[in-house]
Amino acid sequence: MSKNNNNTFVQQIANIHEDFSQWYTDVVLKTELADYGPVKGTMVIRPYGYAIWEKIQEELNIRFKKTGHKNAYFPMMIPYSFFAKEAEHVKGFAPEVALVTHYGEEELAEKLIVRPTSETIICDMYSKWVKSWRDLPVLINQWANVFRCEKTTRPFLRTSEFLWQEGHTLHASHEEAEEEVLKMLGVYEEFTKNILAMPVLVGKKSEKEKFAGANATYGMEAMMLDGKSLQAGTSHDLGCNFAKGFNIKYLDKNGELQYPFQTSWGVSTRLIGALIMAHGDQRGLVLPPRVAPIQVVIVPIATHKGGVIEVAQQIKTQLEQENIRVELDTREQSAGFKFNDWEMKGVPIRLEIGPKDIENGVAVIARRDSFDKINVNINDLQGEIPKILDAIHENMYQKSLAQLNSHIVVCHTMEEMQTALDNGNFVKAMWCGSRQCEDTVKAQMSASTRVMPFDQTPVGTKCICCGKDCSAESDEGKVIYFARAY
RNA sequence: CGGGGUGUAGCGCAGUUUGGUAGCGCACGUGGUUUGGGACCAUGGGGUCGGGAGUUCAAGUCUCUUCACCCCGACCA
Repeated sequence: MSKNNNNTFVQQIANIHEDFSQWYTDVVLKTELADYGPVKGTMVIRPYGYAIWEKIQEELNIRFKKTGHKNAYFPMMIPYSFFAKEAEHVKGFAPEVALVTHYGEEELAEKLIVRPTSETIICDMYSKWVKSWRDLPVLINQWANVFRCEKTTRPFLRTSEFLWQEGHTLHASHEEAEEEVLKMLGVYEEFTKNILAMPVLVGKKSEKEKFAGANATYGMEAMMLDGKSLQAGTSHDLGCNFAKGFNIKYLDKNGELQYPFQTSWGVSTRLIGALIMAHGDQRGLVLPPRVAPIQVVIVPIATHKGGVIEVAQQIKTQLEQENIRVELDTREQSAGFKFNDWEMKGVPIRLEIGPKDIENGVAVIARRDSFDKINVNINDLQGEIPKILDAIHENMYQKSLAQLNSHIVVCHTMEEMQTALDNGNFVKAMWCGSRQCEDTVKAQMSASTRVMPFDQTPVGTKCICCGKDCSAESDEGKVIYFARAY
C-alpha cells in the first residue's frame, strides 16, 4: 500500500506518474486481483483476477481450436534425466528448477523436477506416440502451472509459480513448423488487439534473448505506461533439437526414419499484468470490456425511496439476456463510495439509476475509459450498451496504439538512444547482429533487444553501437527494437 | 546475487532516541439518521509488537541472531 498518512481514499493508490511500481502493486492488491502467498515467490490469484484469466482462456481456446489444436494435460513431475537430455535447455533452466528428492522420509531413486516448462515430458510421450508420417502433425496445447524459482518477484509479472498455456506441435517439415510458429504468433497478436485492446510489436528475438533450446524464438512485446517493454508471448521454432534428444522418430512416405520438426508457444498470467500496466490510470484499473469480469455495474441511487432496486433489477435481467456481465451493487454504502470503488476496479460501464431518472425514463451511463456521462432511455439500454462496450474497446486500443507509436524513436547514435530511453521510449535502430553490441547497450543503458520486426525496411546504414556497415548490400544489418524491459 | 528499506490489530501508521500496564485513523459488529462523487452520531470487538536467544526487577523499546516482504539494479515469461 502506498506510504502516506492521509486517510483520503484517492491517495491510497500511489501516484502513477511518480511511482509506477508502487502504483502497480497498490492496484493489484487493492482491487483484489491477487495477494501474496505464504511461500516466497508465490501469489494467490483472487476471484476477480482469476475471472480475467478465465476470459483469456476462453478466448484463446476458441482460437486454438479453430487452428486445429486440442487440449491435453501432462504431469507436473518430470524425471531429472529427461530434463538433462537437451543441453541448452538444462543450461537455461537448471538454476531455477525445483528438485524433488524425497517422498516423505524416503529418498527417491531418481530425482524429479517440478516442470519449469513441459517440453521434456511432452517429448518423451511424443516419442511413444509418433511412429508414422500419418501421425503428423501433432497439435496439442496444455493449460498448466509451471514453477521456476525466481529471486525477484512481482504479482503477475514474475512469480515462481504461474499459470500459462503451452502449445507443443510436431511437423513433417521445417516449412510447416515455421508456418505454425508464425501462425500462432499471429493468433496472439490478434488476441491482444481484439480482446485485450493492446497493440504489440511482433518479430524475431535475438540469439541472446531466444528460448533455451530453440533454433529461433518469435515474440510479442507490449509497451507499458512507463515506457518499459513487457514480453507478452513467445512462439518457438525448436527445429529437431528436442526430437533428437528424446528420440522422436517416424517413418516417412519413403520408408525412411525422420525427426519431426517441433514448435512450442505460450502466454501466461503475465498478460494480466500487461493489461494493468497498459491501460491503468490514477484511479486504478481500466479493464478492456472483453475480459472484464463485470462489464456493467448498476449503482442504484437513493434506494430508500422505493422502486429503484426493482427497476435496476429489471435492467440487469435485460442486459444479461444480451450476455452482458452485469453486477447490481446493493451494498449499503453511499453512491459516491461505490462510484470510486468500481472505478478503481476498472469496470467499463457504470449505470446510475435513481428516482429522478426513473421519473424521466432514463439511466446515466458513465464510461470508465473517458469518464463521459450520458443519459440513455431505459428502453434503449439493451441495444446501446453492447455498442458502447465495443466503443470503449476501440477507444482503449486506439489510445494504446497512439501511446506505442508516439514512443518509438528511430535512433542512429548511442547518445540519441540514451536520451530516447531515458524519456520512456522504445528505440528502433540498426544492429549488426553481434552479441557484443547487444551486451554493450545493455551495460551502458540497461536496455535489451526486444524483437526484429518482420518489416525490415532499414532505418540507417550503420550499427548503432559499433558503427559497422549495415546497409542492404552488407546483408548483416538488422532493424531491431531496444527497450528497457520487465 | 549486489545496493537500499520495512516488519506493532484486517489495512495504513505512531510509540523505540531516554526500558515502566500497547495507541491512533480506516476497516469490522450493533442501534439510529443518511444516500446523485469516497456520509454521520453513539457504542462495541480485535494485537502482546515477524521468529529465536540474551541483558534487566521490568523489553515494542537495548544486544546478538534469524526469517519474511518491498524498492532499485543484474538474470529470466
